[in-house]
Amino acid sequence: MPELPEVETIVNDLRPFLEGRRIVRVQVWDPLLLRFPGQEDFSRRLLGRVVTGLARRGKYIVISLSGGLTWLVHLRMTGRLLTALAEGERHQRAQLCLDDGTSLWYCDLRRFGDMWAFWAGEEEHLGGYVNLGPEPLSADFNWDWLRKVLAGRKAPVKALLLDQEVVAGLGNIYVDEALFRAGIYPGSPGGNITETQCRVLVTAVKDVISSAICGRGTTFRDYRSGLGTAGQYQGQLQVYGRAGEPCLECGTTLEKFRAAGRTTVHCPNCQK
DNA sequence: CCGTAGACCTGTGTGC
DNA sequence: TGCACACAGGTCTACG
Repeated sequence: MPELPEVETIVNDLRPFLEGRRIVRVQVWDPLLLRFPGQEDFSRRLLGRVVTGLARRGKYIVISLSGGLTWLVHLRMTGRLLTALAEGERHQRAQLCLDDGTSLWYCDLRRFGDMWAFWAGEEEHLGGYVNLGPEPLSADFNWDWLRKVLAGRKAPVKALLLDQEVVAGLGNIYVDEALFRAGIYPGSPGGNITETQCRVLVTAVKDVISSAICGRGTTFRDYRSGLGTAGQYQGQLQVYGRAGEPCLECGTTLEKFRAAGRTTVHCPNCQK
């Protein structure tokens, strides 16, 4: 579910709620949730610690705790981290009680979400987190980097943009949106993307991600912010979810096909 | 190494 | 109403 703008919104929502709070009780009802360490050790590690900071890296939520412990959360498709349970909220998988009497809840319909609690030196347990590529809004994500990582590749440019080692935080929605803005056909082999197109694409990615952060993310179905509210950016999507509707630029009917195993929407006239 | 299909889960929407 | 099937903001792994 959540891509970079959604995770950014959640982190910003949770920061004032969590920073400075001590964790006084840890309950995990779904063992699938914990990647490292196991249930008992996870609770033992978090218990009694104070939250010293919240950050985002790619689609990961990074929570710093006293004593140098890092609590890492990935929401995958339908995970939610909430300051309060809404009426009718289901699929509660974990609850953390805080020293001011409030609780942080983790809910997840499809149960794909993952958590880790690790100290420095335990990076081998962290999966893709350690190999993340540059942040799309950083100076490290630029046309020269993109040209380098696309060079010689035959996979569709869309598949490569979804690769978190190429750029961290893009998902199905914002890749389609960025390729539309850049006028690039999502199925083009990565190696066919010219230098000029790399420049335009980098700008398009930065623009769409910035705008979506301003809009507090996109709610198509499941996404909720840390406060349980829906995003606003779905009203500004140009292609995602609009197959069969007219292109907002030229009026041509938008088409969908399968790329990188994902439904992909594009304008056959605007994107070559 | 590269690229793609399938697996992991649970639910919703659609068509017969 | 029931049932089968496709599909869903994401990664992993297995295989050719």
